[in-house]
Order: sequence, then structure tokens, then C-alpha cells
Amino acid sequence: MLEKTFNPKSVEPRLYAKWEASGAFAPKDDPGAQPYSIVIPPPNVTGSLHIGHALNNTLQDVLVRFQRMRGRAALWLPGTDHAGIATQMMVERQLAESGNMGRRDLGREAFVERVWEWKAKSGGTIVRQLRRLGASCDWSRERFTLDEGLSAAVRKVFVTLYKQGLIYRDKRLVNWQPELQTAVSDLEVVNLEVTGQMWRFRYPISGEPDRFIVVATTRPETMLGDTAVAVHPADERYKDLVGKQVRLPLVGRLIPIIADDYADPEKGTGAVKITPAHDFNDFRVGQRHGLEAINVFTPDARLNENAPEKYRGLDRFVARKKIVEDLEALGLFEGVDANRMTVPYDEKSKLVVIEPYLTDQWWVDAKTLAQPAIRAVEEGKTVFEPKSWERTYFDWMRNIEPWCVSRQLWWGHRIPAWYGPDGAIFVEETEAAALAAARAHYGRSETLTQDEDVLDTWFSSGLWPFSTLGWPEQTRDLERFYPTWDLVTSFDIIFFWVARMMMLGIHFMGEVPFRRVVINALIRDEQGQKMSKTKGNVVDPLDLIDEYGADALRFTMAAMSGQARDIRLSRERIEGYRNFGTKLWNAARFCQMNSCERVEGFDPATVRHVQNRWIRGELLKTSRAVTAALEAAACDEAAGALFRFVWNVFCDWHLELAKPLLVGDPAVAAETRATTAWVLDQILRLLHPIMPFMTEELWEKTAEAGPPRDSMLITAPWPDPPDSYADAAAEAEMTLVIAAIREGRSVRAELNVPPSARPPLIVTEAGERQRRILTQNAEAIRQMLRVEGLRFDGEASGAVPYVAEGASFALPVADFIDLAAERARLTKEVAALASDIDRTAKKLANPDFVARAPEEVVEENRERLSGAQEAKARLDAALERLGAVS
RNA sequence: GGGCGGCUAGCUCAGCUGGUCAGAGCGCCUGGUUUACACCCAGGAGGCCGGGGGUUCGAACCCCUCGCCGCCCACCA
Repeated sequence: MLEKTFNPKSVEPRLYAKWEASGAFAPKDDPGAQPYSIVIPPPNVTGSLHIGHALNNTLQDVLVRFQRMRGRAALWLPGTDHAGIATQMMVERQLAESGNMGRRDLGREAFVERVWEWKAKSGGTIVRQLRRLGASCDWSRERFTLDEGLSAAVRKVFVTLYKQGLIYRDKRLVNWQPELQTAVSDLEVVNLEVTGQMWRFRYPISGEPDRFIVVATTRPETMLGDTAVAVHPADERYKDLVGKQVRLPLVGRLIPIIADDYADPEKGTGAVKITPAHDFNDFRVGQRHGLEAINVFTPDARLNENAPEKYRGLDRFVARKKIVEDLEALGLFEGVDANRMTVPYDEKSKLVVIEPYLTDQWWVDAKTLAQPAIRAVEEGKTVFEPKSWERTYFDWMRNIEPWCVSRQLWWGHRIPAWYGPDGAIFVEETEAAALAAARAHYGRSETLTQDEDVLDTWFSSGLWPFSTLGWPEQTRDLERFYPTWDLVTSFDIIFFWVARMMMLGIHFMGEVPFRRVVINALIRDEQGQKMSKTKGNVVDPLDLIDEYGADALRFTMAAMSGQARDIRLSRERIEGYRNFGTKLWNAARFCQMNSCERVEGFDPATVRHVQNRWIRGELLKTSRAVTAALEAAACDEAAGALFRFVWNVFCDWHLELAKPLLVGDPAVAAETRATTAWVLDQILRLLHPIMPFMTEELWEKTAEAGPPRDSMLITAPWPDPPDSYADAAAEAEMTLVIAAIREGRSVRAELNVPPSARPPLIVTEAGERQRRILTQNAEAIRQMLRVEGLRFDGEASGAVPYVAEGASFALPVADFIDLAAERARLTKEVAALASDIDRTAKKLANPDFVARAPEEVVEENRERLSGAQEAKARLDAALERLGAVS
């Protein structure tokens, strides 16, 4: 006997171990099976499972379990990302907390060693947590972005792109994170709006005493690096000054006044100081005018030796204050205003102001790589789901900037570039190859030094769909599983990750990395706030699993996955889906108590009783709906269809109405038992991708009676009931019965009495009166039910037993059909059809329309007209007949 | 500045191409507990579908406009 409720705590670990041990997670090795593959968005190895992971991985697991059951060789490839900055910072922090030497004292090699130690000890957290969620990843193929195979892929890609001229070294402005002292990409910068100040200063015109040009700036400290002042060429105020020079205050350097469109007469004073080394716009102006770029900052954003001595070593913000004071003292201060402006911050901490900084970095020519990636989506080789995200993708790809891929960190893939004594660059996959290249270049052996930098984390994750499958080796996995089928990810990494995978995948594999990108939403708390540790509103999915079970959490994730952007998570909702699980559990318990056991060789096609034919058809509909939904990656629709079928159809109606059948005619009872067991079996299959644990458990328990099972549920075949299971007559009749019970007051009252006191519902032959009513009004009823073209035959149909004499819910037809309401409805519909006919006829009568509209549109309208006319004729007749019903 | 979402019952949201579309779950109210399930059952109250205009025989759904709310992108001194 089943327990009263499902106990996830004891069942989940047991079943997961059983699945894993059985090898069910690995794709089956059947060459005839069509492959299906998903690569996991690799979570940071430092991370732990948050609710977003729960959503994202639930969706992947649903898809992969679905495809596995459909007989495909389904692979879900797991792994983790080394997460350069995050991991390095974390280990550094731990070193500091435990009073150890800092990173720099430790030295590069020893530090990296420490990070690996940490990874070995604690890096498995998130992977263990994924198991608790039920993720059916093939752990035998687990990868890590820094493992040997992936590192080889990274080196090969870097070297190849370099040799193709798509990676290059360049000195230009980058986003500099002064605290970590590394470059970061545009995407790692977040612009926040703040109220700052805009100062106005007088720059004295050279050779014209007492004449000034007033410039406006929000960053006075960078003035020490000014190399020009720009005004708009058409700005009358300054026309005569163009070509003259100003004496840069505090520095004494002479700098030119130039005319450039960049200067906006409306902004500030119309005259803008140009500091090419510290501002992206100014850098461009500088390039146009051949200006020198003078860097006045050190890597940790203090003033350097290019600044006048009194400012050297000062922090940028301290220097700012001092410079304003000094200019004021010189009488060059004109004024200051509060100013709303955006300031670039470090995307992670949101505390450190990012500095445009002039350094040598490695760049990827993203513009070139983006072109085929844009085309691939345009041509539908990769589709986004929902499609609206394609626009986001296009917008970014079409305006893509060079990608800075070098990072001044230690944890990551070291750049495979070596420098000769004279600075010549040798980019090769190994040091040996670099030495050989150097020998060829110099004509003798030279000592080389390797580039100190590592690559952006996203460089290696950009290769993930093929590097994890074994590339650059031509492996069988690569052949079978690339391109992958689905990528499931959240929209916040479309740029970071999806776009890079598209570019690199197409470039190196010649094919898109995935056929479909399924974008899932972001989860917020119940107030709609983004979850964050600092706000303390983080919901730990593991707590939820402890409390409600993994299946409940998974069902919740699936059911809410339809929301495009934001999901607000509430415990009530999870509780509701936990209750749903309990409901199913108890339905199974009911089946067990009533000996609804699977029957060897049972064929649903042969059932005769109307209710069994009906539930068979309902199961068919549900099965079709769930299959279609999962094919479309619409997990919410699949979950909804299953919820409604299990609760509102199977439990509320089938099981309730089965009760009298089970104690009645033995033949009907036996058929109902077998049918019920069969339906439950199909439910377990259909529900398994979303609720794997409970369904597998029930699969096991229901194996105790009846024929033995061929396999665990995880590898059981997906239901594919034939269309012939549909039975329109049974459906029509059951609709009547259900309507009767729902609408009939007296019946409702009967059903309300306690089950023990409830008289058994007797199934007998229909009385003469009921038979006559049904037969006479069959046509009208058919119309009322909108069941067109059905063989509704009161006499032959199974409806008869349900309107049997003595049955507690047997009612004359006229009692449960509100004739007046039906007449009104039909009348309304006839009117609608009439107007449709009218409009279409008018349209077709218009010679202009017939002459100019496309042929198929005209044809469509003709069909519509005749269809409407026929329908109207039918309804008119029905109305007429209805008038005769009493 | 550009772009994208959202605004439907007290709450969270469904409503897929305009015609049973005014719904679900939770919450609330009423009634029900001796064998499937109180993590339940039966019933009920509650919404000018953000405002205004338009198209249409018909609009939560299409168009225009306004108003909030949220997100993404952007180099404005």
C-alpha cells in the first residue's frame, strides 16, 4: 500500500542514484537513434545553485528527458566555468581572511596552485546541487573550461584567429578596473546615473593676455592630460580662436584650439577640453587631429609622472578636489553646476569607477566574425524562442565593437603569445612552437617571455558547444551532437555568451552551434525585486527542495517559464504544485486500493463503456497537447495541460464516476480498472519530464501488480496514442453527463452527501422516456454542444446508461439544457454569421477588390462566404428544431 | 537619446491568428472530515481587461494617443 503522502526526502536521492548507476543519463549508443543535445550554460565553479539556475536547468532537464523518452540519443552535457575574475577574487579574499600572503607575494605559480586546490576541495558544490534538482546530465562527459582538452581548444582558436588577422594586439583605450588593475570588456561596465558636478574653467589664450576660453568638464583631474580644446566649426563665438593656442593651466603646456563636430555648441560652454588618453570620445577626436595622448594615471588610478609633481601619487578623486582649488586660487574658476550624468562602474561590484585607460591589449575583430553570425539568424539556421529576442541579438551584433579579450589576471587561459628580445610577437599553440618560430625569425635561438595576461572567461565559454565535444579532435561526439539542438539560457547573457558562441562556432565549425535558443526569464522576489545577496531576498532553491520536494519546485519552474521577462516567485505557488503532486499520488493510491492494475495485453482501443472511451480520448488530447508544447519548448503549456488533465479530468470526473462502475457490472468494472490503470500509466510518462521523482516512484510501485516493467520510467517510451482513440460520440455524451451533474441542483445535492451514505449509481438500461427524449432531440443537442458532424445517437450510444432510471444523476434532457439560453446563443451566432456573410459578399462584389487582391485572398473570401452560408443554414435549421423541443 | 516588455478579480498570472474570453491558482466567505486526497471536496463573492480616441457587425486582443512601472543599449563635456 502506498503511503499517505509522497516523501521526497527519502525517494529523491535513492532514485537519482539508481538513474545514474543505470547509465540512463548517457545518450544511448544506437546509431539508428536521432541525436539530441544540449550543452549546459556552465555555471561558475565558485557558485552555488540559485533560483535562476533552478529555472534554467529545470527547463533543460524537461527537454532532455522528453527527447530521451522519445527514443532519441539524448545528451545533456554538463560542466563548469572557471570564471576568471570571480574565482580569483574569491581565493584572494580567502587568503586575506586566513592571514596568508597576498597574491603578489605568493607569486603567480603558487597562487594559481592555490586556486586549483580550492577548486578540488569546493568546486563541486553546484554540480552536487544540480543533482538534487534531478538534472539528468551525463556526468561522464562533465567538462571544465580550464581542463586540458578545453585549454587546447582555446589555444588553437587563439592562434588560428591571430594568424587569420582576426586577433591583434593594439594600444587603445580600454575599460580599466583600477582596483583589480585589469582591462574589462564593454559588457562588464555598467553606466549608472548620478548627480555629479560640471565645472567651468578659464584656459588663457596664448599671446592674448586676459583673454580666455571657458571649458566645461565633469572630470577636472584629467585636464592635466589635455592636448587640445575643441569648438564646433560653425560656432560663431569661437570662430576667431580656432587655430590659436591656449596655455594649459597648472601644466603650462601649449595646446591648440581645434574645430571639430564633436564639440556641441549646446553643451556646457560649447568649448570642450580634449584628453585623448582618458576619454573615449576625446580619443577619437585626438586620432582625427593627430593629437598626442598623454596618460596621467597609474594603473591604480593615481596621478603619474606625467602630472606636475605636486599631484603625483594622489588618488584621482583627491586630485580632482585639489585641482579645482588650485584653479580657483589662480582665478581661473568660472563656476560649477550640479549635473545629471552617467558614470561607468564595475558591473560586478557597482562600486569601482571604471577608467578609460590607454594600454596594450589583445583584441578580437568581432565585426568580421559577427557577419556570418548575423546571417545565420536571418536565415533561420538558429532561431530564438521567443523570437522577439532576435532583435536584441541583431541590434548588438550589427553595432559590435572590437572585443578586448586580455585580462591582467592570473586565473585563466594564459595567452599563447611570446615576445622576443626586440618585442617581436610569436603566437603559437606551444612554447616549443614559439621557440621554433623565433629561431626561424632570428636565425638563432632566443629566449622568449610569454605574455603575462590571461583570456577573458567568455573566450573559452564561447567555444563551449564544440570544445566540450572534443574539438579540435574529430570525435564521434562532435560528429553526432554538433550542432547542438537547443540552448537554454537567460536573456542577460545573450551578448556575453550566445553571441560569442555564434561567432566562434560558425567560424571554426562552419555550422551554427545550436539550432534553437530558448530564452528564459529572470526570477525576482515576490515584490518584483531582483534577488541579490545584499538585499537579502535570495530564495535558496535547495531550501525549497527541502521543504516541498524537487518535483514541486520543478513543476513551478516549468509552469512559470512562459513569462518572457520577469517571474515573481511565491511560496504559495510552489505549495500549490506540491499539492498537485499529492493529488496525483492519491489518485494512484485510489487506483491501488481499487485494484486498478495494469493488465497484460490490454488494448485501450477495445474498451466499450462510454466513460472509458471518453477518458481514453481525453488522454489522447492531453498527450497531443503536451507533446506539441514540449516540442515548442513551451514547458508552461505542457505543465498547464497536465495539471488540468490530472486534476480536473482524471481525478474530478473519471475517478469519481468510476466509483459506481467499480462496484457494478463485473465486466464494466474490470474494463474500467484496466483503463484507469492504463491512463495512470500514461500520466506518469507524460509527467515524468517535469516531475521525474514522483512519477518514477509511482512507476516502481505500480510495477508490483500486473505484468513486469521493461525499464525504468526515465527510459520508458513516450506515449503516442493513435488518433483512433478519439471518440466523438463518447465525448459528446460525457459532456452531457458532466453538464448534467454540474448544472443539476438535485444531482449536486446527491453528490454532496458523504460517500458512505451515497447511494450507488446504478447502471441499467434507459427508461423509455429518456430514450425517446434523447432520440428526438439528438440533432438539437448536437448543435447545442457544437459537436459538428458527430454520430450522436441516443439509442446506440453509451449515454443511455447514464440517463438510466434510478441513477441519482439521471435527468431528462430538457432539465439540464437551458433551452432559452441555447436559443439566445444560437441566435447570436446566426446574427454573427449573417454579418460575416454580408461583409464578405460585399467585398466580393467590389470589382476593385476582385481585380487587385491576390488570387488566393479572393479565393479565401469565396470559401469563407460559402462556409459561412452553409454554417448559417445549419444553425437556422438547428434553431428551428430547437423551437420544437419541449 | 534609441529599443523592448508590462499594466486583466485582493495577490500572482493565463487568455496563442479579433467572435463561449471575462478565466486559473492563491487569498476571502459558506457548507462538508468515519477508507484516494483537508496538501481535500462542493459552492460563493469579487474585474467599465491602465485612461481616451479610432477601425469593425463585433476589441482584453488591431491602430493612434496619453499615463504610470520595469528592463536593455548609448560616447554626451
